[in-house]
Amino acid sequence: MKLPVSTEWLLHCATSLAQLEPGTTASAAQLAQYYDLPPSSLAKQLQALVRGGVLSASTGPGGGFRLARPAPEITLLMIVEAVDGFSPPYECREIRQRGRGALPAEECRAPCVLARRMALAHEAWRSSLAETSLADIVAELPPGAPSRTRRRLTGAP
Amino acid sequence: MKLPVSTEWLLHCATSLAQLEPGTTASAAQLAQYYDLPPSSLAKQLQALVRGGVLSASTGPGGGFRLARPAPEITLLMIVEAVDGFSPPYECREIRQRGRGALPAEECRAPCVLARRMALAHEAWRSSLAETSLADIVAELPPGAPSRTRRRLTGAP
DNA sequence: GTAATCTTACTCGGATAGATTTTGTCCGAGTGGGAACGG
DNA sequence: CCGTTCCCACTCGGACAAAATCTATCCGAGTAAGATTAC
Repeated sequence: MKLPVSTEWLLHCATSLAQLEPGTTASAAQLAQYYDLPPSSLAKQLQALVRGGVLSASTGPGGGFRLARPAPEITLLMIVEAVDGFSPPYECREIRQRGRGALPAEECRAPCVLARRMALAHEAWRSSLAETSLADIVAELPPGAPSRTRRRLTGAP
Repeated sequence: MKLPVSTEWLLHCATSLAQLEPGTTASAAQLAQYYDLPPSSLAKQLQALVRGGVLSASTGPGGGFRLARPAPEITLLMIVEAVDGFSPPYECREIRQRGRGALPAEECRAPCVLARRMALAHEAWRSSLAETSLADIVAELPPGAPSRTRRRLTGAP
């Protein structure tokens, strides 16, 4: 069980975008330079966030990415799931119904107990991530950090 | 983030082993037949549980696998981590210290806030899995299931 | 009949190929801004 | 001076290779049980 490396990229990128003035954008190239990441690869991953409804993109000069919703409405869970997909890590393939030990259909009405426990753990994980929004993250930054982020992102001196 | 398919195999295998009479064993071949799994592959995965201290193995005729500890002391977390490894899914590579937006070392005394939140979520997941032991799982089975499991595992008619 | 020995079949364990998913790169379609031009 | 038109550079978006991980398979080392043989 391993999250893509790009998860870290996108969590930080989203945090940076949350510090922009409303209406402004940052391009994939700017973000890549800001974090010293492979630009092409980052651009590809940012699309996942657009598909997931976390970011919105605009093309053309002056275009780029911005948050698709207000920062308080974007949770870490939304970002992580947009990157990694929405399928739970444990998938029950009902091996209890196969092979020599196959259980009768009658005992398989209820879902597999093991699958249920794994699902519970996954829900605990999701709940924990859903508790924090991008606004919470930005609020924990030192004062003055957002303006510095904006300055360095846009490439101003 | 995806757990290996073998996770399901081994959770079920451990559950079956927990239903054996103390002192008896089941071989990899028997377990593979019981669940209709590729025998060679299952044998390889069972080794991970031995290395993780969940199972102990004995060779020779009549040998096989058994629980390395009493069932109440074996949690689902121990099994899952033995299969999947102990490294957390999110790994912070400190990209906040790289590129144009690199933060001064002074602001990096405290661990990255995002990494901290991800670690918290992982801990919630682990705690959830640590709450359930193999004994709990076996206790939820219908009465008579353990003896049936033993019968079918050993190949008795 | 008993004990020691030997053979034999069965077990796990690690090393070795194949398949699938993830990562990284590239080029094309579309767009908004800016310059040029005419009124 | 102002409005319109045109061009161009910049943006994202999806299609294409390389790497890493997981799955599946195989064969060898070791062991415990059982049969055999000598006493």
